[in-house]
Amino acid sequence: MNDLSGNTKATKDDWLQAALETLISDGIEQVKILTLANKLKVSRSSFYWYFKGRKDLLDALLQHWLDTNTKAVVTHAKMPAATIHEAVCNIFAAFIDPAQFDTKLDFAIRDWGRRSTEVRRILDHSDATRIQSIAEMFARHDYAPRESLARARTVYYMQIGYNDADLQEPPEDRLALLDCYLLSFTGQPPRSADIDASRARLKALLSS
Amino acid sequence: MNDLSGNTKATKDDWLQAALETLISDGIEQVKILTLANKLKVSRSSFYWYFKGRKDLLDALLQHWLDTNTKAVVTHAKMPAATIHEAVCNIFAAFIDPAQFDTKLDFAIRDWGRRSTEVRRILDHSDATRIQSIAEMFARHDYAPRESLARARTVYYMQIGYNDADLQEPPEDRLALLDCYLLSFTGQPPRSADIDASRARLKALLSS
DNA sequence: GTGCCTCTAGACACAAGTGTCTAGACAGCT
DNA sequence: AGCTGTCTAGACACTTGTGTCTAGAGGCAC
Repeated sequence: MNDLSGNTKATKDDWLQAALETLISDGIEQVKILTLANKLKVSRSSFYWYFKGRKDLLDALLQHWLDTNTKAVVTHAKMPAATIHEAVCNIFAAFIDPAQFDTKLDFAIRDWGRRSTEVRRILDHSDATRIQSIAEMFARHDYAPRESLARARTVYYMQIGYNDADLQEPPEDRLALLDCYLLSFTGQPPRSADIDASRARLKALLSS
Repeated sequence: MNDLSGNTKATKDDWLQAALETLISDGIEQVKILTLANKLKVSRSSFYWYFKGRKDLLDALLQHWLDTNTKAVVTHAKMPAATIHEAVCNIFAAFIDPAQFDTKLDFAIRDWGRRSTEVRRILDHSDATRIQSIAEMFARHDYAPRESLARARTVYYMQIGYNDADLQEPPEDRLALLDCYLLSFTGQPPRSADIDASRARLKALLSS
């Protein structure tokens, strides 16, 4: 997995990965070169071979977040869907699939954004991008522009709120009210067969 | 306001207040004795007259949070109410009134809880206390035990989620859907006159 | 005014973190 | 075998933070 050719003990990716883990578990303040070096069992000064300094590393973390989480939401919003219910389930899937969207990373970035105006700016912009892509999804399913935006916000902020509560309920409980969610999010009652199919699909993602 | 008798330049309360402001704006990691001393224009060593050390201060902050935010929710849940709608509005009022409940402080503590298992324990316990007091409120209005708990969770987690989104919408927009909220939270349609009265009451709190 | 009690300032010791510089280890190429 | 480019280790200087100890300033009670 690691490129350990030559004298290399820790690759740039190792540093990034360690920083990411620390960011997620302990917050941005705890992402310290010294600590990462201890974790990787490498001299602290090796860090400066790959990065200009601490800020360089933090920028890379932010970029990684944009390349994964925000991209996941946008691409899922753009997926083709026969019905608006299927489309909304695509959004659910983006938030649920750990391979697509890292909930804890998203929260670590949100925490960071509360303390850094620079990050806050990027975060706000990213939120706007995510919401806009969801709004366009509604618009493609013949919702009026204003209603599309309102529904996009509802779907999106509900996901954020749910994530913060960190309920850790089992998949069955989480999906029990899926039909109600779909009705309230779309304004249209979903067909029974569609619900069952969506529930099965989302449950598979939750269990992975 | 300050007790500046004798040689005193900064009271214990000054230190606490400064720490609280820093906690809210910059997070717990940034609550540093040195920084606070600069802020209060007092020598750093004076701090140790009032507190045993940094941990002593942090404990005091946590205690202050318990004494305000958690207490606000619990006392509002216990307020007498003619209808369940009025009772739920009491909960809304607890979260809305800045004199009762400090939203940003609550989030600073939640952030802190993500990093400290000790704080997380207290936070979980506090969440449980708040939810239980709301559940008892529903029970007093003749809801069955299981339904009371479910509705309490819905009301409570919805407030948390809304706060995290930090929408900053004007009072009118926030209260526009009050009747819908009351219906979904209680399962019973509110009377039109009650809605108007509640909306006026909550709007006054939002504007203060 | 003398002494006491409360609070403050400054010096000291220490720990943890950043960034820089230099020497050198290691594999691959010729 | 020797050279070179890549990466690492360790020493140095600096900053920011914690905690302790001692001297002393300033009211207040007697």
